Amino acid sequence: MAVSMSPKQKVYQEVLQEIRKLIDENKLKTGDKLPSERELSEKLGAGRSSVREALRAMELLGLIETKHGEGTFLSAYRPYQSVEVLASFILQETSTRNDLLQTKKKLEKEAAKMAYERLTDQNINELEKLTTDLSDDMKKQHLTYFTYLFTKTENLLLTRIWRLMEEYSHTMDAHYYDQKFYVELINIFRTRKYPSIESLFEDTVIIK
Amino acid sequence: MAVSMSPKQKVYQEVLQEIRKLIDENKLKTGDKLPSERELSEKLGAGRSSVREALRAMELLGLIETKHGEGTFLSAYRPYQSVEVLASFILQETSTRNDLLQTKKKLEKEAAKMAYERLTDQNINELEKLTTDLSDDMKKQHLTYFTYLFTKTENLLLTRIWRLMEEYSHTMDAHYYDQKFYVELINIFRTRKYPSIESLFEDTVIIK
DNA sequence: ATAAATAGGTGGTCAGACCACTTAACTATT
DNA sequence: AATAGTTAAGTGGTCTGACCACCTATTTAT
Repeated sequence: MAVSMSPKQKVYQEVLQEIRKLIDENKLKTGDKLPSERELSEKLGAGRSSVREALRAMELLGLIETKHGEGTFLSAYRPYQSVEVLASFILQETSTRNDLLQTKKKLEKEAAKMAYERLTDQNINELEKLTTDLSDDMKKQHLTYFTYLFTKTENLLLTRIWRLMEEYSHTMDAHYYDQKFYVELINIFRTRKYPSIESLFEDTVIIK
Repeated sequence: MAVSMSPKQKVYQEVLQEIRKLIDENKLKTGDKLPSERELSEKLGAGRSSVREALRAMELLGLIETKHGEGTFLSAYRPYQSVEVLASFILQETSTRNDLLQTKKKLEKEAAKMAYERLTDQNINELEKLTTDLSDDMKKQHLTYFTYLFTKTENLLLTRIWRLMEEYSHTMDAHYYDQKFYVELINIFRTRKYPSIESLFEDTVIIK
């Protein structure tokens, strides 16, 4: 056995490094096109399937974007995809009911506080309409209501994580608040009583 | 053209979902063995190369561990690989950065509030020791400090999600607070001034 | 009983073949 | 000449089959 064995990296990991080098040397920027899979395969002396394993991993990490028939492009780094995938596995692995519902509730609380600062009177009226629409069931109403608030947070990552939890919660049997809650929150928005948001959430129990 | 086209997901993404289902249904835990690539390929009706694309991506994300000649195993989530890869690729984008740091901060705030109710005097002393240990750099100190607090939340899901963001934030250049912050938070714990937690966090700026 | 050889299962990798999609060049029609 | 339609080439998407390398357990030979 050789004295110093390099840990024998897998081909797709080497490809990953080579692609990074390539980007560096050619000073490629967001939106630029990478060489085609076949070209990379030939230049790097690796099979196309190995190149694809590297590219798919990069894609999942949000580093590249692939367009069928066009090519592979460097993308602005947005960890949303990977965070989502990871979160989905973490959720499935750990989610005790309580953890999920408790965490989701906290995200909703923070979203309400963030939205608070950006809501106009007009916005509040729109939101109110959503609560009075009785054609939807509670589940859908909750979703609509908070989707609106999360939009106002202007934090896409926060929104996506919440949305993921919201979807997971649908597989359980509890995921919304008492009808009065939604009305009261609007009331707080109107009367500008910021500190009440915290207590409203903390005092509210999730409906089973 | 059909009226409503589903976005036609790629096979490897479907495989990803199916594997998650499989883990869920069979209640697989860390260390358990996944079906072999060939078996998955057959069961899911996908080519082995597509299955591998999914598995390689999962591997890079640290969700599974592969042992040549043995099989594929669920691993305790260790994002080493993905963080390393990302770090070497990432061009920082402000909007994304802000989303992440803002969200992470809110999770830390909620953790502090949850921990508050469970911290004993003994715990607070332990926590204080962590802040006075000057052998670590700020990054590590922040990690240690909040890891402790998140443990106290007894919400594994919340902890995992935070940890994920913490890891991701390391690929950026800002992730901790002013030294005074950590001391002040301990002070709040000692003097039992719960409401101050909210304001402490809201008034604190992330160090760049 | 021990050691060696073997067989089967598993991941690692490659080559080649199609398919689906996009774009641009070319051609036929007006 | 302008337009519409066709074609060809390039690209990603996917599958199949073939080996190789590695591990384990069984079998076999000593």
